Amino acid sequence: MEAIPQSERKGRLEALAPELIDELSVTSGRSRDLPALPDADRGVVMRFAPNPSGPLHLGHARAAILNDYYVRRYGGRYILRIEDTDPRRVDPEAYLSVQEDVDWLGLMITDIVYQSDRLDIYYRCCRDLITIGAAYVCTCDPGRFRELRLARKPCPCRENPAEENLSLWQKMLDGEFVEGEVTVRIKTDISHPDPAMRDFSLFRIVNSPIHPRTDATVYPLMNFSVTVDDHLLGITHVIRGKDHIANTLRQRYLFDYFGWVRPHYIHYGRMSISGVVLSTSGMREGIASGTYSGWDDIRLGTLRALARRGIRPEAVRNAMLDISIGETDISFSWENLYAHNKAIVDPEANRYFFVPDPVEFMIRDAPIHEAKALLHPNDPSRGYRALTCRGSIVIPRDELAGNAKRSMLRLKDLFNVRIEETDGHPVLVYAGDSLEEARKAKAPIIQWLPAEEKLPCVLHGQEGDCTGFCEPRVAEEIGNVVQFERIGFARIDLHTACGIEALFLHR
RNA sequence: GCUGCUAUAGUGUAGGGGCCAAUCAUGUCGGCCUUUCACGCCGACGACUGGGGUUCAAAUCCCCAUAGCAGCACCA
Repeated sequence: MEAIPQSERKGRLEALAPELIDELSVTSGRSRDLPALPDADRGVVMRFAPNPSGPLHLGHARAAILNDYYVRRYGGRYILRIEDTDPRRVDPEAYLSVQEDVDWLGLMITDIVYQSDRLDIYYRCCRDLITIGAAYVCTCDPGRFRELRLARKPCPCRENPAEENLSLWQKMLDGEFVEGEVTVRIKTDISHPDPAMRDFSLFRIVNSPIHPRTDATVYPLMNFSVTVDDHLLGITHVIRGKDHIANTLRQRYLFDYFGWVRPHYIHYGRMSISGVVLSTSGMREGIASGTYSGWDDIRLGTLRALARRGIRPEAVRNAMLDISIGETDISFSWENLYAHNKAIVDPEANRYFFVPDPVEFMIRDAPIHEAKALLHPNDPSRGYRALTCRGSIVIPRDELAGNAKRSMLRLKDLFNVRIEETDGHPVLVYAGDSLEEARKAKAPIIQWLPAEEKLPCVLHGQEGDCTGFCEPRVAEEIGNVVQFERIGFARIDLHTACGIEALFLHR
């Protein structure tokens, strides 16, 4: 199947099984293939490797979904690797929240690995490296080393014999050094044009805080643990952001020293995301100070915040696949995400009236009338909401405020009202049931609620809140996404003594 | 500053010498449908960063410029 180009598949399928064509377009949602991966035809082993410092956000989702896509496409294993080798950047609660977010995204994870379980493996590999003279224990002051590196000069420790390095390394493991005193460095090329490549660190000591999963004090730096694990876990392809390009180059030294075969690497470009807070530390501070209500505050870019607003994981997936793995820097488009989400949510969401900034009117000469508004216009079988008008209604204030020209309104699924003026105040007068007349008069068709049949409702948006009333039956939709007619989609979050709390999703 | 990566419509993307006066999606605008400014349908709008070069032929290859981004941690 994979050997057949996407462009030819539909044609071939048409010849073989025409009845499946419809299914093809329904299930795919999007049709374009991502670029093929080299050496992938016999399956792949890939990984998603977050640092457990907080819940996952949109930035993580890209890496997670891109890798997931290829594992599904080629078959193989998908390893969730928890990179918790920096005690300072480990939030104990994040082990759980990362798992929850991975589940929400629906990743096809086959294995889970915690790097904090593998410290002994890293220690052994480091010992090997020191033994062959590829790494040394450096006792220089970090500032001093930086100067030397910039001057392309080796530090004195570089010349120490392997035996001495091995005993220093053992002393590190025995706890005879404290944080900052020593580091293990790899021997690269001390005059490499990129200073970032010159004898970078492999291990360091961290005395505090205590790691939630281990009592170790010697920790590998990312480039070391990543290299060892990528090899030992048999990773075939690595897809990650281009902020890792330098790391890929650094890891190459390690692969070469160990004599290991490198995986294939793809570095996608930077993705800027506007409108939400993304940095884990920024979010944590905001939550601590009370600026944000929690990790799922609607102003944050965490997956749980998106979920709370009513974004579906499939929409996130489709948006990320649209973006693909290009090396160009891009800006994430909420519009495109919303379009994907709307495609999923629109057929499902029941319709309701929400009247923001309401004003109450007694309609003169109004007959008592029950409106039957469909729960979904494209699916009458779901039934309708019955709203009885006994004369008093609420409508949005700006339906009367702005356009003085309007002389008639159509209350949706009810009847027409004429706008008259008495003593400078608008008055609504019953003007018949004819939809035709309303159309002829170009009367806007607006949402409304019976004055005695309404629930207080706050619609929380990212830019601020909007208060008003909604239909009582919205209380049955807790947790669901509904469409407030003429306003947009919203997820019904809570029903409290004060009324409904709804979260605006998108138009 | 040094090292490296990238550059197609508002946004995302396809195209990797002739099939490109450039694909698809989204968006915007107009129309149709419709008792929502939703959905659906039809149509329109809108881009190859600039300059050199190679070539019969360049969005596509090369060089320079410009711009953006990344890395230069005992973080990941």
